[in-house]
Amino acid sequence: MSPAPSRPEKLSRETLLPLMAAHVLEHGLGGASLRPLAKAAGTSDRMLVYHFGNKETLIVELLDHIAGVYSATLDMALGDIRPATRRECFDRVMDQAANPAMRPFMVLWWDIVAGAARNLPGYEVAAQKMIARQLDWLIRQMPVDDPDPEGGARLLLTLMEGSLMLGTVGHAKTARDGLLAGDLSPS
Amino acid sequence: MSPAPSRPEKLSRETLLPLMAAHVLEHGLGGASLRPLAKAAGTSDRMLVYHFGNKETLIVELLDHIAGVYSATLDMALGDIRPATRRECFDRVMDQAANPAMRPFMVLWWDIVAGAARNLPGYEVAAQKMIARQLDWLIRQMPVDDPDPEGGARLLLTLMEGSLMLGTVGHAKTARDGLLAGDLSPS
DNA sequence: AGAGGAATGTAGCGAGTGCTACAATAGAGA
DNA sequence: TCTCTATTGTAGCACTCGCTACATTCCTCT
Repeated sequence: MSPAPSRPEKLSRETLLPLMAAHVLEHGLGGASLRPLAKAAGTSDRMLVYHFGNKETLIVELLDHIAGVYSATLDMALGDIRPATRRECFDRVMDQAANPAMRPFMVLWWDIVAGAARNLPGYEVAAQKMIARQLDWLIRQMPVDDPDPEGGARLLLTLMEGSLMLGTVGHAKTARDGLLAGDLSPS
Repeated sequence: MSPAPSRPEKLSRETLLPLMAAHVLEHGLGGASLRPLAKAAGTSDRMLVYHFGNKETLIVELLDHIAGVYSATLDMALGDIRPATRRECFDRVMDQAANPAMRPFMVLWWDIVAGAARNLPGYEVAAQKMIARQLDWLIRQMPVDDPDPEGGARLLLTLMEGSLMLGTVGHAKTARDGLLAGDLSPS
């Protein structure tokens, strides 16, 4: 357990990024301007520009850092109970996604997707990392006897992301009903 | 064909909304501030506030209007060729979604989803309308002999949205491969 | 024609934006 | 001890933000 430093000895990118990441996870990327970020990190906008050069590269490094935090959070949530069927796997993983610890990432995630769609620098790279990590994690969650765990995980990932999106726009039931109308079994 | 008025007789919400919608479809909702919106609509920020009261209700009405435009665009793209299988239906609809005419909606869509995730006023309502309309449209695209067109359409919608999201973050191949690993046939 | 309300223009306020110039401090190497 | 560089503070610039006060024009109804 690292001793949370109320006054860190030295301020650098490495010490600033976690604090700013926490702020962004709570308040989103849209309104992330230098002065609030600096306040959250215990510095001044002046110093953020000093350490990162400008806001754009700050955001790029921050997104990369957040992708790393996301990976670590996923690893922490890793359970080793292998489900018997793909559907059971889907249900379990969706339960995990509904975990309150994942909520800030969920909300931030759509910010990142929107930024990637607009080709904002750093957004697509961060999104790719987060998806890749999620896919790795999902493969390890697949049923042991699945003949095609990689393909199955890709299928479940697609369904999960679609379901999560429909959920955030108030169409969770649509996704749930859809899942009942299909067969997730291999090939 | 309505004669595109270079100088509309009267400026009201109804005449302003399409012009602002066009601006938002091109430049996104994030940077949509009063002065650029007013310029796009041929007015002043002063008049936008006069007509809509404040920015928040302007955005709410604008999102509602855009949901309507989206419906009309979907109707225009409606083809009557019924596919034979769900998979064929999926492929055709994904081709439709790749239509350049849909591109601005796609990019804007993630803005709306992100706003809905943050509970910004008007965003979730607009997203719900757009999804509902898309579902209606999809049901009419299902194979004629499908035993459960509503359920199947919900399944395809979930898969589509997941695939589209993975596509916008550079994981289109992941979604494609996933689709090959599953059976979309009924029940 | 005159009155009165709707519509619009001009100017600006206070706050926030990214960023910078300049100076002060601190700490390490000579 | 004395530089010299890395770090930090203060102040501010030029800009945009949503919004408003005030004045003016336009149109309609009597």
